[in-house]
Amino acid sequence: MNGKQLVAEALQAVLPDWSLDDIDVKIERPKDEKLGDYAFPTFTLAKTMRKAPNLIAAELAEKIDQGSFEKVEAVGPYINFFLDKSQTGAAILQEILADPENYGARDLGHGRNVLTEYSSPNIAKPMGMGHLRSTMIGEAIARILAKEGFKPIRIDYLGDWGTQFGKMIAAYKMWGNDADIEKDPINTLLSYYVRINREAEEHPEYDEEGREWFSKLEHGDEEAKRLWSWFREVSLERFKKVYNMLDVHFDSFTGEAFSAQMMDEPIQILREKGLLVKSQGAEIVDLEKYNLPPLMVIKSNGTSTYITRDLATAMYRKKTYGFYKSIYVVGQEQEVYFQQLRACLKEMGFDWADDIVHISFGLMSINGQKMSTRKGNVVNLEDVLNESVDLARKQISEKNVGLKNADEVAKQVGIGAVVFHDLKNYRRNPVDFNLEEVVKFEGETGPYVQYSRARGESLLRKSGITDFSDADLTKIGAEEWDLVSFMGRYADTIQKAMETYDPSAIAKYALELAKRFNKYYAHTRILVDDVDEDVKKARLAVVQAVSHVIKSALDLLDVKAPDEM
RNA sequence: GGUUCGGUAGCUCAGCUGGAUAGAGCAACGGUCUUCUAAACCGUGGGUCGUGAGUUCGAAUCUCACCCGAAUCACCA
Repeated sequence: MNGKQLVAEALQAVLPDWSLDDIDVKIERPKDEKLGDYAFPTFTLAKTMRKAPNLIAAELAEKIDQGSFEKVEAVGPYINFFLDKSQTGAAILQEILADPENYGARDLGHGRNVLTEYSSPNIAKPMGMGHLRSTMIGEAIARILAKEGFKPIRIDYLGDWGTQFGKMIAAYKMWGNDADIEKDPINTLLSYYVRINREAEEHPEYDEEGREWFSKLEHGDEEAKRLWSWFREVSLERFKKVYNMLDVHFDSFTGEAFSAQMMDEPIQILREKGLLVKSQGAEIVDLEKYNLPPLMVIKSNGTSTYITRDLATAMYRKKTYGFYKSIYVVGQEQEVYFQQLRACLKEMGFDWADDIVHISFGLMSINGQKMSTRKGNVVNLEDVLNESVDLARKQISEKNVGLKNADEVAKQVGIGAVVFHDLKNYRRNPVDFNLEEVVKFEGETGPYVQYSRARGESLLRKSGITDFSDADLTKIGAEEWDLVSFMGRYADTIQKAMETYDPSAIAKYALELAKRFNKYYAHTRILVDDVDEDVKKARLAVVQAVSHVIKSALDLLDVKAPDEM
C-alpha cells in the first residue's frame, strides 16, 4: 500500500459520500515538503457543507484516524498528512535493496513487441549532432519500454536508396580514389557528393548522370551494385563505431533499399481500392476527409517515392513482428507526413494504422541556422564526443590522480555529459548547438549525477559493508526522509515517461535525486565515531539505495554510472 | 493564409490532468576543503509567467482573441 492510498482511505472514512477515486484525484503533494507528504484541499467541500474551507479542514483533521500517520493537521483550508517516516521509509528501502535491478519496473507490457525506429542516418554522410537526438531519444524510449515489460525491437532504417546514391556513384566515377576512401570513407564520399552538387550548377549533365546511375542501380547493373554495397558497407562500419561509443545496438539495419524490393504490394492494394487518383501527372491519395494534404505516391515521371517504401515497410513490419506499437523517432518537420502515412494505411484497410506513433523532436540548429550537410554547417557527432571525453580525461587527471581505468571513466563521463544534455530537456524543444553547454560538467549535467553517485559509492567502499539484509531500516530519521520518499516516486516517474515517450522526465528525476543526495552528503556525516552503529548502517543502506536508483535512472538514459570518478 | 508547437529570472529551461509565498541550473556577488571525492554545499540579488478578456472560491496551468517565434502545407526523406 502506498502513501497516497493510505491518505485516500483515511479520508474516505470521514467522507462517506465520496468515492475513493474522487478523493484520490484531489489529493496533492504540497509545494513545500515541510507541509507534509500529501495534502487534501477542502475548497470543493465548502459548497455542499456550507462552511468555510478552513473550518472543514479543522473538523475533518480532528476526526481522521491518525493511527497510520505520523501526523495529520489542518493548515488553513488544507488537511496535511505526514507519513510515518520510519515505517514508510523502511518499506521503500527494503524494496530497493531486495531487487535493485527491477526497482521501479512495472510489467505493463507483458512482453509485447514495440518497434522503435530511430537514428536512421543516410549512408555516405557523417553523423551530425542532429542525429544524436533521434538516436538517444529512441534508445532511451526503447530502454524505458523494456523496463515496463515491453519488448523493444530496435531498427535503424538506413537511408541507403535514392537518386543521391546515383549521384554519388557518378561522382566516384569521375574523381574517386580508393585509397582515400579506405582511409576515411565517409568524409571522402561526402566530399565527392558536395563537389558534384556544387559543380552540377554549371554542369547540368552531372544531374543526368546521377539519375542514370541510380536507374542502373535499380536495374541491377553489376558495377552500380558493387559500388553501392561498398559505400553502404564502409558507412555502416563507421556508424557502428559511433553506436558502440554510445552503447546503442540495433536489431536490424534494414533500410530503404530493402523496402524498395517490396513496393508492389502496397501499390496493388492502393489500385484495387481505387485510392490512387491522377493529378497533375502524378498519382496521389486524396486525404481531404482527414483534413490533410494529398499524399503523392507516384511522381509525374512514373517513379515511386519514399512513401511507397514506407507503406511497404509498415506492412512488412506488422507481418514480421506483429507489433503492439510501431514508433518512429523522427524530427518534427515530418509531423504532417506521418499523419498522412497513418491516414493512408487506414484507407488501405489496416486497423493497426493507429498503432503507428511518431515521436517528434525539435530540430537542432547551429548559430540559429539550420544544419545542412550540403552547406557544410554540420557539427560532426564523433568530434563532439571525442572532445568531451578529452575534457573529462583532463578533469580526472586534475581531480582524481591515480584513478584506475581513468580512460574508461573519461569515456563514461565525457559521453555521458553529451548524451544527458541531449535528453534532459523536453524533446520537442528546438535546440541551438553550443559546444560549451554540451560538454559542461557542472550544474544540471550528466557528470553531476554521476559524481553524486560516485561519492556515495566511495562511502560504501570505505564502510566495508556490502550486505544490508540485517540492517534496521527503521533507524532512518528526518534527514533521510527527503531522499527516501523521493525514491518512492521512481516507479510513477518511469510510467509517466513511458506514457508520454519523454526521457527528460527520467533525466529530471535523476537530477533531483542527485541534488537531494548531494545536500544530504554535505549535511549528514555517516562514517564518524559518534554515530550509533545501527544508525550508521541504516544511513549506509540509504546511500546504497540511492546509488542503485541513480544507476537505474542513468541506465534508462543510456548513461554509464562509474563507481569512481 | 491554413495547421501544429512554443513564448515563465540577463541566458538555458522546469512547473501546465487548476490550488498554499512561481522554481532550478548557468551567469553576478558573498561564504564553506585539518573532518566520508569542492565535478559539491550554503547564502544574496534578479519575475507585468507574451498581451487582453473569459470560466472559477482560486489561473503560469483551462477557453477565446490578438502579438511574436519555429516547423509544415504533392514531385527531398
